Amino acid sequence: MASVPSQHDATDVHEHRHRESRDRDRDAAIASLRAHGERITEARRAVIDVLSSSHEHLSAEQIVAALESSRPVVHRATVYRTMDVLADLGVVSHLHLPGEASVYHLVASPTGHEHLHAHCRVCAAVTVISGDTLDVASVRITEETGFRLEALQSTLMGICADCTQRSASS
Amino acid sequence: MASVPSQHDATDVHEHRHRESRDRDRDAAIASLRAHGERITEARRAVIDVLSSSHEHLSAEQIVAALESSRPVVHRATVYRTMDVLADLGVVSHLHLPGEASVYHLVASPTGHEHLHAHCRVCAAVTVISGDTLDVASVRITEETGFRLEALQSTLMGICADCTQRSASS
DNA sequence: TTGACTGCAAATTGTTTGCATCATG
DNA sequence: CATGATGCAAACAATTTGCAGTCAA
Repeated sequence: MASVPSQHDATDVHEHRHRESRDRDRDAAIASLRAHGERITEARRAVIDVLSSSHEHLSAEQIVAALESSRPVVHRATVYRTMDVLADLGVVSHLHLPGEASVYHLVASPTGHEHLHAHCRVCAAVTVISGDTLDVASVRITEETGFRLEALQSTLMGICADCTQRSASS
Repeated sequence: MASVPSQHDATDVHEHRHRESRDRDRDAAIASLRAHGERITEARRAVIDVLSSSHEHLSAEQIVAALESSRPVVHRATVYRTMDVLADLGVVSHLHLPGEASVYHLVASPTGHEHLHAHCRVCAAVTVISGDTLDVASVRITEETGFRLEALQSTLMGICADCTQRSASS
């Protein structure tokens, strides 16, 4: 069961967000579903609750696990289907990590802090990066090729700070 | 059998490279293996031949297929293991495409043309991008987080020129 | 010679799908 | 009440692994 380590091996303590922002994100997600004529079901509400309660990037498996304890149990397949819908609406971003399971998280609300992701190929940790880091590159890419970059959905590859240091000092 | 469409749905015609550059890349790859104390085997030679004969991004399956016709047949597992070794040496880049199988290609020789990859989430085509596009962002990322970006191994996500136009005109 | 590499088949893992049932709108 | 969502189990696809035999160094 692969964990999804965060940049500094954060404990769960940091993962719980303030009720205000959590509720705002949750409501926004549900509003988005409704706006697109999608049904609001128990399962979807539950999944969104899990996502909005965490700053971290969760795999389908982790979401299922989180739902197992409290809720009436949501099935794996339903989680995948729900993530698909939410991803299409642009409510969540869907990161595909090499070797690992995909991870998802709510795209921060407009007023929130969007961020990009970098994946360490040594320890698999995800480093969070400023949301505007690729803005310049994005413009250039569009000019040169017409490709419309979606930086929030992209995962940069490389070696994280910890692993760089570790290999340098050995 | 998933094809790996290229930016402009290129025919195979463009895929065959001039013997000179092909041989140079092939030799460089083998030299790199040797330099790291790895063994030069029939199978590895064959895999490298396939890679160096193509400009395109090949999946393990496609490599196996290419080897089936001519060579003494290289097994899937061997291809995967070989790609792993080559990736570790930095000889090939390993692109992980959401939904699709991973694709590999030789990293262009220092004198050659390195390039980055952008993956269209609509049609799955890979758009090739100038190798230095992320240079500025790379520096900034390292300064801010210590993460060492490997742009050649990264896949940018978004919507390609064709699909952008297509959706705009409908 | 000998340990690394290979082929094979079987196991894993992540994700999807067909279908009967249920609940939202 | 009609349609779309869910649960379940089974299918799938990509990749990995254990092991015995083979070959490069």
